[in-house]
Amino acid sequence: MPKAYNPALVEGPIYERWQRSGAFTPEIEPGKEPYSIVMPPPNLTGELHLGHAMMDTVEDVLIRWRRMQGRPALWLPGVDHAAIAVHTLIERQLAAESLTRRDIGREAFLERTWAFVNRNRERIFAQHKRLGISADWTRERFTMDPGPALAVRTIFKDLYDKGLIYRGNRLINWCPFDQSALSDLEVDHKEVNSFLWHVRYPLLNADGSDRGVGAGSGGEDTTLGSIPSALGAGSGGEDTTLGSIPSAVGAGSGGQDTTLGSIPSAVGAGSGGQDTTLGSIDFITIATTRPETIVADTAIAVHPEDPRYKALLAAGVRARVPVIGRKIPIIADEAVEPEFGAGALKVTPGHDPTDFEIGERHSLPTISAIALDGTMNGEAGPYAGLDRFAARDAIVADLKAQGLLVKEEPHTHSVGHCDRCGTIVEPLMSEQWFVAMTRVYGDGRNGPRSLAGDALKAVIEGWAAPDGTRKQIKMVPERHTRVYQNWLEHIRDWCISRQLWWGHRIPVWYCDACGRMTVAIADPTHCEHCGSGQIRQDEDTLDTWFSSALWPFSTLGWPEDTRDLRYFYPTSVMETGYDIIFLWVARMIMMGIFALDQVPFEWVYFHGTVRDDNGERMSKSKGNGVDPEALIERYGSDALRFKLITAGGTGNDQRLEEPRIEAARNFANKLWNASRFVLSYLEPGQRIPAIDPAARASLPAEDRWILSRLDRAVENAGRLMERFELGEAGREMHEFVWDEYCDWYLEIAKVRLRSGEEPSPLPVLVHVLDTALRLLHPYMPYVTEEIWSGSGDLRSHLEDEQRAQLMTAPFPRPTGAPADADAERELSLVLEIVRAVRNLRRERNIDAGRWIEAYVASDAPLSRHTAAIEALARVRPLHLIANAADAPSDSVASAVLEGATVVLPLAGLVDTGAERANLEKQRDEAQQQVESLERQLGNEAFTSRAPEKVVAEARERLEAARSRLSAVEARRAELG
RNA sequence: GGGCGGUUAGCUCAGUUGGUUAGAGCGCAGCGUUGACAUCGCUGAGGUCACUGGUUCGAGUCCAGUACCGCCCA
Repeated sequence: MPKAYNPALVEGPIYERWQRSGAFTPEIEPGKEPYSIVMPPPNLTGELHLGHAMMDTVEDVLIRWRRMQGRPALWLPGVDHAAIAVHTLIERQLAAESLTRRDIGREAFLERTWAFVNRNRERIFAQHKRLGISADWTRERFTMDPGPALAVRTIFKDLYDKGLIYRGNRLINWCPFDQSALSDLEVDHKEVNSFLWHVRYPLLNADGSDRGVGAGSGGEDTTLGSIPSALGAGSGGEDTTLGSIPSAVGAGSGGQDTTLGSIPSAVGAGSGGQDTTLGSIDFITIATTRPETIVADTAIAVHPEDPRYKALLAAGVRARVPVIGRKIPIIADEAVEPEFGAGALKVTPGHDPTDFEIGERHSLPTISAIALDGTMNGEAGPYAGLDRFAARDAIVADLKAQGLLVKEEPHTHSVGHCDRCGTIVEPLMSEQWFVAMTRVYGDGRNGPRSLAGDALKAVIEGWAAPDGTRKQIKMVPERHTRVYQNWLEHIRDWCISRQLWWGHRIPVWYCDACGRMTVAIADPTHCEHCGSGQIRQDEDTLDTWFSSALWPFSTLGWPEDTRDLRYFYPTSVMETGYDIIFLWVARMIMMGIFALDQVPFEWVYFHGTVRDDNGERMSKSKGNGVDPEALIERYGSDALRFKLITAGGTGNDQRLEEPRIEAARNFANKLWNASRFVLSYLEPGQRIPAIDPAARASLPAEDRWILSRLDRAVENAGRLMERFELGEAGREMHEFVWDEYCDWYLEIAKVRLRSGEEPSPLPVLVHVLDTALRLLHPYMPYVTEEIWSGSGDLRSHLEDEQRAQLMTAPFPRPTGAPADADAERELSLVLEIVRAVRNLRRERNIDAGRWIEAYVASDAPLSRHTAAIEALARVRPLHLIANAADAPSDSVASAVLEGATVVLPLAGLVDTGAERANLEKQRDEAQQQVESLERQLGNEAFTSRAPEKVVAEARERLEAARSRLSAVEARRAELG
């Protein structure tokens, strides 16, 4: 074996071997409980990133672990067709050739797309394979394959037939760049610095004429023209005069001229007589962040309890929309926040979701003034044809010119952006397809059903399957269940149609003869209503997430009743990032229950995000992404995997931290070298007998100690893994291998190996190494496999081990043996003694390499460990004595431990003063310890209320501390 | 506005049923290279576990509040 582990040399060949062995493909064994994970399908267009690396690692750890435990373990990989991403990519290619998709037509467009897809499908997984992932490539699926496509059509029709998919003209999120509708979840809300424009809407008399000064004649221009003078603002636009109006309105102190002066008294009155005071209000002021939508206003809303507007409401006056002149009502709605702006809200049902709801409540007309390409349409009157943002500027300018702009106030607010392309999303009315989330559609064993209600039930109380079993989906970390619940309780219908060509085409046909729809799984040839052959398929495709929602079962063959489906569904774990809990996880739960009446998985494990070293999310646009393949080249796959798993808490975000990947690489090398050492003692062909559990009691203490520690490590790691505490389990393994096996056991074993004494430690060395390799294999598959069945070939020395590779060798199981308390106590004293000597050498500046004489006084059985203590502490001769008083006290350095006193004679090297100070320090420590324990045990409340075990432990500790204290005092007394 | 987190060593983070003197990796200081490993060994320094109050025999851990930071949803 080479002196250092070189991942670059071994990873490729080992992966090849694994794959050739067929062990990635599970056998269906009806008697055994299967374990299955369906991989979140990577996006076709994407490159491998650290999120994938994290996903691959966690899932591979779980799968390898369960496979080694003997479960038929299926990890099913696949690729996502990423409709919008691929679609726009192809469109960009076309644009480079000065073409559009319309130029070449749907068929040619799809041909190009498929060519791209077929080129990319393999590339993406070639990258993932570098992480060593043991997925079943024979079952690889693509969301656009015939199987998953059939699943899409089948469930679409079923949902439609049950009334859960419907078509409607509703307000949706529109991306003007992608030219498609989006669901709510594909809209990113980002804070944007903009303005809040306060705009005056003239109020109207009952006859429709403006109430404002000069309003009588009716014409907009003259009315508007007269306002500035009425305000007294003169030429002023945005100046202080304007800025002061709102406060003037509330304050009631006199204004400059009669018109303005009369407003406060009216509005501020509130409780006053409505009609008479109303007589002098001429405007109502609203605040808006989107002036371009003014042209589509159909009402003004105020809060019903707002005293400022009660009079207005009672009078039933209407207002006139600036710049366009439409007459609109003033309505009362609870949704208005009186504190925001002046407390009046312009209502634009055609371009704002909240306003849309208000509009529905009040039966307001809905006006669409913005076209699909983001420009203003005919409804916008003079602004028609302008881009929506140009129209905003134009309208603001006109308002200003007309004196209707009260103020322009800097304002930060949340604006929806397309999560794919970043374009500002436009809410607008459009005819689209939706999935009804809360509609009740009959009932069954689990009560009245709805998609969202069932998905909630499965997580909160569990879902009863037809076979009578009840499964509750559990999320890790558990906090996500609350997030999930919160979302489902406020869910809205899901817009699933997209105006794209790439994707699953909506299986609906419209009849030109009778105008009705045919929804079918197989392409129909005629209308199911009138029989006409004049039918056209819907042009649109489905949201990519619609097919993703079926992934846990469409990949297993549904709607066919396949062996895979029967055996592997429900799957065991869904492992993914918490950022797609709604987008994907919730929808899989809905669709899984809908299609199969069973939950799609029992566990959901959410991994955290890998951030850069500054804690920022990595992204293409920020350019701070790190290529996992580069990291693998530098440190090896195992190192990256081990770091990703062990660096943080379960499901928490973590930073990249290269030094930590380096540390993980060093760990792989440590394991490699420990193995190299052990293997160097084995002759070719030598078989090492397994450790006979019955004979363990007769082994030397250090053997029993390391076996006891190993038992504990196996037990702890296993228990932690069962609870998805993969990081903690990995850290446990790391500690055992490095700190206990390498640092101590191996060093003690060396002494025995060199002396050739019997029994040889080799069986234990080999057994512990073998067990450690098995434990670590799911975390570090390459280096462990290479040691076990590759160039190290530990396997050939293991009695009864016929397996070809570690990958399919059994995972260690707890022996069930209780901790070997005697061996642990004995060894921990040996270790303490060695540490004490090393410590004293350092304190007294004695060369680490120099052999010195030592006395150890103890009544513990240490004689067996003389050679080990000598070698590890570099002391010789070592005098084991019963009584510390028999050790020299002049010119010595000593340490008093619990259970032993260590004395190093340092003839002439040390002054008594230093030793005195040293002992006094130790005495103070011991004194403190004793006092603290005495205090605790002196507390009657503690001894009577704490568990017996805790009290007993405290007593033992007190006794040990007392004896140490008296030993220190004795040493101190001898010094004088 | 609603919800969910975080605040522990110089840095990045662990610490799941409340129970020894709170840990790791990196960094820092010092010593060490004759056979597993310098991708290493040994020793050490370094923390009033954000703050306030409460529950408890006992709180980093449970509860309430405060401050600051972050994320998600609207």
